[in-house]
Amino acid sequence: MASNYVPAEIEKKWQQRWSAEGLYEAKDDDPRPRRYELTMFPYPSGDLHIGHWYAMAPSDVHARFKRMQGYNVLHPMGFDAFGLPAENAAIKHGVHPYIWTMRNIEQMRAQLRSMGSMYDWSREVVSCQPEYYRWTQWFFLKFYEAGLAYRAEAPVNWCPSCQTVLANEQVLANGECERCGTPVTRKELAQWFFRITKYADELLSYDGLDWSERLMTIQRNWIGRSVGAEIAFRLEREVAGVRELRVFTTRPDTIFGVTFVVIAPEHPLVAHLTTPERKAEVEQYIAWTRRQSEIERQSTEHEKTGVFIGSYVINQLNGARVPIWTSDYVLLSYGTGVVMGVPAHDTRDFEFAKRYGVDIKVVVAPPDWSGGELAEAYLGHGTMVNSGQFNGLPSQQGAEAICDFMEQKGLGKRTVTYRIRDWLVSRQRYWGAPIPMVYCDRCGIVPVPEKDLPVLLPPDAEFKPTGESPLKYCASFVNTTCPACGGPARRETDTMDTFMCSNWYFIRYTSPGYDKGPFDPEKVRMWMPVNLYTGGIEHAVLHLLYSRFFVKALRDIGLVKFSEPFIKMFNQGPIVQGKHKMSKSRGNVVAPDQYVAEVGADAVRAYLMFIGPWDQGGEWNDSGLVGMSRWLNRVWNMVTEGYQPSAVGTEEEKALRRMAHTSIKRVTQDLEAFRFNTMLARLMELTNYLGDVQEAGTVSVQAWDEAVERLLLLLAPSTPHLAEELWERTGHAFSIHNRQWPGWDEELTREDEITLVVQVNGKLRDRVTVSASITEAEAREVALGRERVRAHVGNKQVRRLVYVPGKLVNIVV
RNA sequence: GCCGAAGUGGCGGAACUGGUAGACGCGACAGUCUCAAAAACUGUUGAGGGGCAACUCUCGUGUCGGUUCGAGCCCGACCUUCGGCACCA
Repeated sequence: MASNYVPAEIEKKWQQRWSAEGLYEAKDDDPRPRRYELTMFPYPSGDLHIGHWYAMAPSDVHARFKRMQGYNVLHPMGFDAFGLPAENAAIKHGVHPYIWTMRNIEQMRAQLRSMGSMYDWSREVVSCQPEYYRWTQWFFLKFYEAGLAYRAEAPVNWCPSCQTVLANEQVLANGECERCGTPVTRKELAQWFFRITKYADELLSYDGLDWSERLMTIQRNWIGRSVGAEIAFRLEREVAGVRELRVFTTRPDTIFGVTFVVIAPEHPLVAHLTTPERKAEVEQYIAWTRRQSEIERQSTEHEKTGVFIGSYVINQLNGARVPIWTSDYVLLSYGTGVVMGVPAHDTRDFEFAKRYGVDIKVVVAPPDWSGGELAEAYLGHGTMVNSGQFNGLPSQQGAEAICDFMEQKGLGKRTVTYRIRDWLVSRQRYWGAPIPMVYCDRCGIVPVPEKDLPVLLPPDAEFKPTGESPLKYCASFVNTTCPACGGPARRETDTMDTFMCSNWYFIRYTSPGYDKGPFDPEKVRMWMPVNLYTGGIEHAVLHLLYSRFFVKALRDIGLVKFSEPFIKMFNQGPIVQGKHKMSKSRGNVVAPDQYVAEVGADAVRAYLMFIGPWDQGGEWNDSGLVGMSRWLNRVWNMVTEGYQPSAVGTEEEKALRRMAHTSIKRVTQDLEAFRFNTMLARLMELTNYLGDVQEAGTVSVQAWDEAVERLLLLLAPSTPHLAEELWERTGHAFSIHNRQWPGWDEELTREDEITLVVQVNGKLRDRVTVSASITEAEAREVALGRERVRAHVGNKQVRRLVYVPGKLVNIVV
């Protein structure tokens, strides 16, 4: 007697059984080939929403599929547990961030289990726990030793709302804070940086990686490599011990067109180079640029302004005396902070020169140029003119010649500049890993000895944001002794950017309990690098770039042997609700719980995959969920109902086998390529087909059972509970998830008959069912003989006949 | 401004390397069951036209043009949407 499909019952039952049997625990000594499939760990905001499921369900399906294919799959989960929301919630509700975070983790763990994912919970990692952040701090010390961490006073991004500094990567293109949308301001602060720029070049190489072009482009743009030359302009007189101004240019071929030089207003040499009679005006200008917001200043519509500062430099290639100006269109942070002005061949310089009446000297002839004035800057290449000995050269060749010449004479050199800046890791907030450094009046900056790690967060700190770290006001934390001299000293009170925590969690999963180091080197050799990493593309220049840098740094320090953390990266699209990506802070989250209660986790998992291609994301809309539920019910009823053959036919059995084998093939290929939507469509088709066969009773019991078995195996990754339950009910032993993924026989997928399409002048006129082995001559004959074809051909002459084997005949008249 | 991705029924989306456009699902309509409704099941469903009918014709993948026996797919121009970078020298 068939019973009803009650997801709530079977899902709970199997989740408990899987957990009790440790079914999904990846054993280090398992002889099967190892495979590491990872999903970005979530921030424990409190509630798992549909967006989380969208990221996690398909990756779980893929991991399950690989597991059935015979891999020893490591598929872990953890929590990215440091960060601002915990602290903000703590301030709001008067609860300690640790309590708040751990409570959320408990809740989310239960919700994650309700999804029926194959996470290996024995390896869970929680980044805010001392046994974890101890090693985050340890890495900081290693970076410091290796010269990759340094403290510097620099103008930094400041979010007035979050009351902390931000990395460049955390400031949106419009100048707003990535977290809260508040316009970011500038602040001059002494902060800790990681030398990511040292790896700029290596980070541009993706050899051996299977990453999307889109993702690589985002990272390449961010790194922003420019090839050019650094050129020295001699100062007329030495100032502050400096004899020359160096500029960076990508167009050394235009050096003879320099009619002014521009220095960034914040440049330390401005004060020295300003002549007394220009002083008042220059200072007034600099004060004015300071008042400009970052957004105003960075805008391309921003008008070019500037002042002449009184001094001159000599262009050493032609001896020209060139005035020095200062203007806020030149950025101190890029290149050398000084730019050579070539108005004829640079849009910005042109605009500037027009406004201030500076000479415009053409040195690369535009096509059809008659020697007259330019209406706008000519940016292209051409023949060099007004360039002394280099006249007549094509400008690209001329650039090389000029570089050779400058290098010989010591006037400049070829060089490469990057847009990317060093990673600012200090944060003026409580809820993060304390930076393990001590300041001693006698010894200066002293690292905390490894044996004294972790530097624990004091539980009794007041975490109200004041613009400085709350730790600064916690006397018991700040006051310490100098590890070097034993005298009184103060601790660094800033904490680390949480992206430092997420730089290595994937390595920690390989040996989560290890306490002799951040990871067990042997286990890392076994599991790393990650074979498949999935997560949102919003981390392109954050987590994904930082982690690549981090791993390269570890390699150079000698801690790991690999250079890239993630071999294949797949970015799922965002799941949006009302135009915006679902997030708790935005308040537009949709909880899966109600849906799970109504139709079961299996239906929700499958529905999320069915919405569309995984990398496209989409608007959340539950209207189609019922269809998924209907389908699973049909599967349930069909399988539990039993099968009675009536008129068994060998043709029908053959057709059923063909359907099964083509389904296996397509489902397998779709899973390999993350095409979950079409995989499910195919499974539905197979179900529909089986339904018809069941009704007709045209195959033997064995053939039926075999087909059902295959359907269940194909369903196992997507709807693990339903597949497991039906597997048991059809008399199989626990567990379907330990069974081998079915293979297909290409021979059995072949059709005996095909539909031959007949076109006349490219228009579909008829379809004929013919033997798959039809010859061209036969196909022509069949096509020309069809009545409907003849009606369209009439008595026109057949000019040509195109035959595509197995597909169509096109008659051209 | 530069770079990249994408535009297909009422909706989400299929369509392998140029070869049957609209798979699969939602919704809608009709039917079965029911006192009725819900659920479930069955059928129809791109638009327009012709025919009593089996059927048949025309149009149709953002717009315009091109290549080809044949274009959703390739090429050119444009429109729209989304994303990245942007005074980066």
